[in-house]
Amino acid sequence: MKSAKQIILRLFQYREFLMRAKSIGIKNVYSDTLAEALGSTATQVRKDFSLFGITGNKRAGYKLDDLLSQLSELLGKNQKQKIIIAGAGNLGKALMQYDGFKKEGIEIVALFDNDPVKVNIESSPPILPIERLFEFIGKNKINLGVIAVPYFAAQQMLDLMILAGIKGVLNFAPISLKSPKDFFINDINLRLELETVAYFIKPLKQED
Amino acid sequence: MKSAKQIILRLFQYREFLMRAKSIGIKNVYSDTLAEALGSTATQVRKDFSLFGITGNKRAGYKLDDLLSQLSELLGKNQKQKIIIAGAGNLGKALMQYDGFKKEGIEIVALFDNDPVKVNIESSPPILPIERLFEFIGKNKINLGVIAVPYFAAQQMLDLMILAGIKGVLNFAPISLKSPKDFFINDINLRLELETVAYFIKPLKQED
DNA sequence: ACAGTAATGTGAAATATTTCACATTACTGT
DNA sequence: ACAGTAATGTGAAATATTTCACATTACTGT
Repeated sequence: MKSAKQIILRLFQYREFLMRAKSIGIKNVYSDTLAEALGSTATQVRKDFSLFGITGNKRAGYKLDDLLSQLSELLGKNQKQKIIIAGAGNLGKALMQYDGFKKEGIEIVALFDNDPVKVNIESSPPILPIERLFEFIGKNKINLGVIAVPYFAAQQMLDLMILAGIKGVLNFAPISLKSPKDFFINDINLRLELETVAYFIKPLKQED
Repeated sequence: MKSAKQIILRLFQYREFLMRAKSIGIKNVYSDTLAEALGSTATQVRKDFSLFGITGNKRAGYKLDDLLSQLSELLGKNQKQKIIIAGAGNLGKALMQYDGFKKEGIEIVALFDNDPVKVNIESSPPILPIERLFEFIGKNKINLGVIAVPYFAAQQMLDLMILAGIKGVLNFAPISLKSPKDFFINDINLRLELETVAYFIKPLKQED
């Protein structure tokens, strides 16, 4: 088993939905509920759970709280994750202000940029010069980073992060970065994602 | 065959790499070259090509220009794609200013927001009030949209877009949107992507 | 001119993922 | 109390994807 990325992603989606459901007072869910919420199937949901030993109630579905705690057990307790962002351009700043992170245990503790006019020690989180990145990572024991720098600077940035002790990154630079095998990279290429949509909406020739 | 999203995505990645390679004067590539560039395997690359009838040269690999034109034939000619963005928050603005789009045939022709202070008819692209979205889509024959509004407004926005004639969206709202079967949605959930990284970098228990 | 070889192209095998089919079980209603 | 049923849980089958293995071929070098 490769503990495939896809399943893990779905588990996170389940958890996300459940947290939202909980916040509006729902106490019980069925595999059906989850399937519909994510556009999947009930069997898929149960299979996913089965693979990770998550169990429910034979007739009554799943108790929301139980399910949530089983998922969180697996996915990691929602402990505060400190992350840094390399690159304080538009994307970096968008992430910096993205509400979604704040409430879910992801804390952006600093941004880094080599443009002096972007540096701002007072802001929250602070935007620091690149020179301080190495030291900052070590001192604050950060192990998760985001690469939001231009593509030509991305590999160099990654190398620096790895050297400093980062264990995994979310990479927005549109190139495939080289890294040690045990290092985890999640690539997101926004343009590609858009192009993919564009491809699928045009009248297809060889579809069946 | 489902013309799987994954393969298409890889084809776009090949094309992206090739364009970059071309810009630095490279004339020939091998399946190996592409494989290494994307962190894949040469067999995978050739298989992908084989599935779509893309051919190269038995001993000399692929002529970059030929390959590019074969890919573009398939993926759509790089024709100008006009898109609109719903939501002019940080994410919307980051996309608006994202260089990557401009040069590759993706043109953001307008943003829409219901916050009057964000509206700015003078900017380029303009930020218009939501009320004008329906009319704008029809008049300009837009068929591709981006949803960058808060999650609670996303479904409503999608419904409006569909009604107006949009054929596919890139959705950043962290919920699964309901749509007709022939409508294409590409979901991106930034927080989930980050959480996935966080999951994979922690010491795994049941990995082999 | 031709032998050697380094590449492609692709069926077949292997592997991974999803879906089916159904046994099991706990709740609900009477 | 118990029959009916609506849910879960999971092997097995089906399907999709990736990798293997190798025949084919065009270039390169002499």
